[in-house]
Amino acid sequence: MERMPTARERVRAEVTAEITDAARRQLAEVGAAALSLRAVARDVGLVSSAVYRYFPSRDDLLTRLIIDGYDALGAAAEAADRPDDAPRARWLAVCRAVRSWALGHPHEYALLYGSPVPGYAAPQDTVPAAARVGVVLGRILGDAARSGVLPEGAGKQDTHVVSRETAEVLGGDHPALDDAVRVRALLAWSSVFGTLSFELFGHFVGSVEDADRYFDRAMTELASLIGL
Amino acid sequence: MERMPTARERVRAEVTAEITDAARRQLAEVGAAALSLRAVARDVGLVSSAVYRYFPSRDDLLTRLIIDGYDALGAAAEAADRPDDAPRARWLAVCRAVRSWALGHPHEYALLYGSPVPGYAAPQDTVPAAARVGVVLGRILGDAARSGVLPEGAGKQDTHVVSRETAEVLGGDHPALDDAVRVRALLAWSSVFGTLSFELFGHFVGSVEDADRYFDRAMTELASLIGL
DNA sequence: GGAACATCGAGAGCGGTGCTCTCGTTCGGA
DNA sequence: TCCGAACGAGAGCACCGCTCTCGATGTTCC
Repeated sequence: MERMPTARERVRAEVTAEITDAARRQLAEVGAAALSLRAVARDVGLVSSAVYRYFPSRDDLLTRLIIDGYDALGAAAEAADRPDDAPRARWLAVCRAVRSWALGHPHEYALLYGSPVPGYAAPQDTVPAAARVGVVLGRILGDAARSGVLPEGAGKQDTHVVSRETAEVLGGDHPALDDAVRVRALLAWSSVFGTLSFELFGHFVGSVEDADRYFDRAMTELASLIGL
Repeated sequence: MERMPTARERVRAEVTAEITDAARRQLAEVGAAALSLRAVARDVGLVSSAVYRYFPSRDDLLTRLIIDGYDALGAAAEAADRPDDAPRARWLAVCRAVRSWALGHPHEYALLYGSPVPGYAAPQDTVPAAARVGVVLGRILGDAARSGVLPEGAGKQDTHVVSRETAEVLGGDHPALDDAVRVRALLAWSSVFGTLSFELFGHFVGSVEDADRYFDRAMTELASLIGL
């Protein structure tokens, strides 16, 4: 039973999209901290109180932008992955795509990976979108293991620190994928964003001369670290 | 010619300290985004406009807190370094100290290493304070090189991407310290904070079971990466 | 010591913010 | 057709950063 959307529902969806579009525009211009719900309302020709019919608070609007940002970044990472290439080439390509997106959307990147704006606990609905980049990197690792590129694990089984679900994402079960490799993969994952955050937030100013080249070399080191 | 500070200068210094103390307290409680100059003023028993006699704007007050934060973190790192220990032990000890400070001052950490709050360009006066942690890590690397722990460089000299000044901080000139090592050191440096940011900002939720153990193992991997 | 000057705190005020409430209007299902 | 839900506008509240003016107080020079 496909119910036809009523005219009211349709226009509601349209207005919601207009609001998020305007918010995204303002986010790109002035950043999340200075994003004003009233300015967004003015932008779409509404009075501020009317926006509350669509988003219960400014933070909910921001949450919407966070999810959209994770999705856009995840899509960029997925599009950059060439499953037929060698693992190391795939890794580097995905890292470059992530960086390219981050450089093109600095304020959005800061919203995703900078200080959390709402009172710490990240809303639960952001989780699936946030995981997409990690899934891409995990798939590369898993493919590398199954194609025999990864060296066999040392056998020395440490107590595990990586959760079962995340282990599943990081290539699943394979002799070459023990907990030590997973720790290195998690480390590499966070290091990609650590590198990007340092670059975007200015911590490399005065240290790194050629940001493009540095990034490539750093990501190559990370690839070696996880065995790609 | 030591000029005695006048009574006015003395009380001015006191009031300034009271303001920064109150601001630090509020920062620890509600975070930088919600830090209100008016609330700080109320806290010290002043009217809001009076605070502007001491700080020209809210951002300048925040800049003061940023510098203090970098200094506190740097001091913690310096205090944790035991120059007589083995390089790997020193590295791990400093990393742990940095993490310990970060966990104890999450909002301050977010202010330092999260999204930059003022319009992107970090004030120049924060640079020396911000460098202190890097200096400690660089000293460990340099000591390791001079004591012969580091493997000799491969000789293959890539074009350099690390600035001259930073190379100086990262142990200075030594055969074991080529540009490749410096890139790895920079990578390790940013990875420490990438790891911490992921932990503090919640990106590891659901992935890492035992945060303490994960951190130690990740930092050990980084030590291996740079040859310690 | 007293006058000229700089510094300071208080208060009022401006434009902005997030958010709430009320009040007509309009649309949709019964 | 009618009744209720959804909607936009408007007024208003408490708060924010910041500016200005105005007395009071400390400092310095004659």
